[in-house]
Amino acid sequence: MMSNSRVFDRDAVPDVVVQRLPIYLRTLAFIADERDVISSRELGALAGVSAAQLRKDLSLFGEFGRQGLGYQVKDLIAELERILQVDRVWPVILVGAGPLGRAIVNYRNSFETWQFEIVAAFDNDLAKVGQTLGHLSVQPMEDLVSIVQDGGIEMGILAIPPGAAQPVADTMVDCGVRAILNYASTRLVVPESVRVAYIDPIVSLNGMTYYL
Amino acid sequence: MMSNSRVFDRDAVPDVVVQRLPIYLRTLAFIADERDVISSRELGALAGVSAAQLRKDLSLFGEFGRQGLGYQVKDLIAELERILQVDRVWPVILVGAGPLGRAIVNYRNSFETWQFEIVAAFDNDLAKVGQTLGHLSVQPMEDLVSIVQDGGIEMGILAIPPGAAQPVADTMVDCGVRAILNYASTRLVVPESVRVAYIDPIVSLNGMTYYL
DNA sequence: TAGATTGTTAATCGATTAACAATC
DNA sequence: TAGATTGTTAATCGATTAACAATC
Repeated sequence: MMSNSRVFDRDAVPDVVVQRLPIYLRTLAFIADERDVISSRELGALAGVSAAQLRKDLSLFGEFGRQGLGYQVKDLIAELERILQVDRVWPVILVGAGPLGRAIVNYRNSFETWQFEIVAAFDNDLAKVGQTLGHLSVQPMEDLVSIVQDGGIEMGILAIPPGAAQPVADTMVDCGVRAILNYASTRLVVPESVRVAYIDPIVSLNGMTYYL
Repeated sequence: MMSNSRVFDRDAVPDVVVQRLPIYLRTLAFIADERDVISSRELGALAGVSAAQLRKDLSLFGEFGRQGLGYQVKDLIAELERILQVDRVWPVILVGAGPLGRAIVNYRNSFETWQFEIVAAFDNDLAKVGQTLGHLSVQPMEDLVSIVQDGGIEMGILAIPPGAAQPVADTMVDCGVRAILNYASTRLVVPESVRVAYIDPIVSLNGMTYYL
């Protein structure tokens, strides 16, 4: 039987499930060279969830496996890419051309493999404007609005000091950005329609020292 | 009345609560210069949780507020630091001296402000060994075991390519590391007693494209 | 066929919220 | 005192797990 994807209501899917799908996708990609087929038990173990949870999560979107056999790795990857909408390329802007911004742009191959393309980098430090950041030339903040609007860009990455994050986020939201990956240590206040993901190594480390 | 901290069973606290405490701490630190006192409603709004949830979370550890008034910001910071065990300095090793490792070490001031001190950096690329990485000199992987053991180091950061992450993690766990912050895109298989936190920008971005 | 594994249901488990007495 | 806000309880809500019929 073919994989049978179901019409589903995007808003009806719990966020906790949506946040697990990228982990499944990452795990599948990592083993795609070695395995054609994988069971929910095996994939769950690699991804850190129970077999039941993996099957339940997937069942919200359709029927992608075969009884007695498991899941075709390549097919499941394609289904997850479609569900997560990474079957197209997303242009992304980067704000902040410090060492972190440099590391992010350097991660370029990885981003592009995963359908994200950093199309412009900005910094408010005029000394950095014009400098090379990987394949990009750092642009002044004033150019941000027109580039985002003209390019219809919906995603942005913030790699700037905490004090500057909120006003820059406001500007981005005003000109159409709807998803922000925030490396700054501040929580952002944004409209409900805008998604924010936080990357903060101190928060991650603090969450582990509790258990030591 | 003074803040009244309760004896609590570390293992009885849900992990989801533990992972929110660092966010409260970050938020409090951000406003500590401006505010002496804050209510659960205000702090919750800044941290992205409901007032009820904030109070419930804190109530697992003691009574830190005053009816009618709210929480003393400085006192609550001190309590959270104690609960999270960041009232001492944690030595941390870093594996991977590429651009990402460089950005992490450059983040040094931030780490040290938050009680984490990167004490050694390693790389398996002999061309990088001996090079300067911020205040550190890159060391060969062979030195890792003795440095971790002699220093009694319990925390490590992985900033290496995915293929190399698992064996390096195994080595670290073998010589006593009990908390790993993993920037590589692979899920690590470790004993139950070892904590792993993942930082993966692609996973974070994928979790947002779903909603666009 | 026999063995294996899915998709799904129902039961369990756990987390969040609403409400309010206590009290600053 | 009157107003405000905590800490906590009980109710609600939601997520996870166990189990199994379906079926490859």
